[in-house]
Amino acid sequence: MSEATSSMLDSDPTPRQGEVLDAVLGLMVEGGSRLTMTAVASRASCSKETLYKWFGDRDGMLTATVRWQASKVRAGNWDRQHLDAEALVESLEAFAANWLNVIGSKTSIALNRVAVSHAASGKSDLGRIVLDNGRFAIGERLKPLLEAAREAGLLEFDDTEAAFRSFFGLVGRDIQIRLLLGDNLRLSPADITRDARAATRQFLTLFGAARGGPRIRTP
Amino acid sequence: MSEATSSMLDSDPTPRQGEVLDAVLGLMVEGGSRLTMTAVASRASCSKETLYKWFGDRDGMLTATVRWQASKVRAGNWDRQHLDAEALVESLEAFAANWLNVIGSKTSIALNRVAVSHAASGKSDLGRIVLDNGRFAIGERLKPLLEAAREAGLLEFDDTEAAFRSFFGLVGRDIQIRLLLGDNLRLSPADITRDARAATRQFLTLFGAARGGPRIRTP
DNA sequence: ACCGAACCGTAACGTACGGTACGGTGCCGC
DNA sequence: GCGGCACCGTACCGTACGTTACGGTTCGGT
Repeated sequence: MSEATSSMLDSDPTPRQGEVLDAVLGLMVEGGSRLTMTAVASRASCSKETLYKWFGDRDGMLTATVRWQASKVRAGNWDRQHLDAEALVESLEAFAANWLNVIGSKTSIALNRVAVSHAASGKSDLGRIVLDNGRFAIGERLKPLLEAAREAGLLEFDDTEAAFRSFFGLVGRDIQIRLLLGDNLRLSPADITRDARAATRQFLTLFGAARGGPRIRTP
Repeated sequence: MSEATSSMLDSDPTPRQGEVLDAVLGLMVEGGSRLTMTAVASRASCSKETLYKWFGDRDGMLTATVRWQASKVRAGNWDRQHLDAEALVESLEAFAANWLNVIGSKTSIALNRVAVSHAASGKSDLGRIVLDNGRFAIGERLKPLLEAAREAGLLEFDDTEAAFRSFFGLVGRDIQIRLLLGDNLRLSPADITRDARAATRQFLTLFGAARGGPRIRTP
């Protein structure tokens, strides 16, 4: 039993393996109860033996699937040059809209549900990965923008993390938990655009620098 | 199938049934994989036959458990008389702190995880109940306060629901999803008090009436 | 004292599913 | 051609768990 086979414990999946993982994602999206090894093998037209050879066990397959999906959604960063007020608004709205699109997608909902279930069963492996590639990844990408905006005198805050978390809350609100719990919440592109704008405006009201910015009330 | 037995499909549970449901809650809180009918019967010192007689099947038992927990956390309302700026701040902070205490509790985390898993498996029964008794219940209790404050000239907004969702986002931010995904997030009482104050201050900055209204509290 | 209802404890059943074994097939290097 | 390899399809195994069945005990009503 040579362990040095292509068990892809950390290497990137081959195209064929990607097909299999896409099958897993497909099964996740359509009703979670059918996520069995037999169903995956059938959907992907591969044998269960191959699944176990590649991924070790069921948890390994789920982990690989989460990583696989994460590797596909690396969103673009913000434009680093010429950060004026208008560019800041634009970037924040883009971040917000992107995030709303992500958490509203069927794939994200299914993946988060699987990860939450997994976290309930002791080892929080999937939950960690999902957090790292969702909540924390967007945080690390957004914080440089916030700090650059502070440097440019457009924003005012002490704690970057706290500022980001407020933005996160203003954008997401109750959407993610409602979707995870099965609430029939429809997010049209128009809704997303409007909500992203509203959240950005509110964020700037809270953290925009005083000079010429949004209304600030200080006695 | 005689439905007229004491199957408690809608009536309140007897004390003994409450004990059983508390056992279910206990098992939910400590590691989700042990939530089997045998484990429940053992923990509650009752027979499985009784479980099926009372609750029908496993889903019925889970549903009864969610309702049982919900019936225990009906929080108090706000003081309806003398709504001035100070009372508004106090009520908002109380709502925020209460909500943070709820979503940070082991019971809520376990219950939400079970409900999310359940929502993934097609029928969203538990998810609906959890939403109705969590997110929507607090909304219905908070909205009258918001509208009374608007009547009193303390707040300004057009859409009560939108205002509430912003408050909800400012309070909860990323906390609930991180906890559900197994992130080791510690919420001390001091944290909760501070966060509730900060969220309230931010909310008043966004929705406070302009004319010398609610105060921005500085640390 | 007796009956029946409710309940406990436990054994038993059926099935679903994770994991394994094995025969068959196409493909590559030699 | 041919041996080896990777893989497919499928049958198979063991176990966990939901569900049912049954004997034994307690208890309230008559």
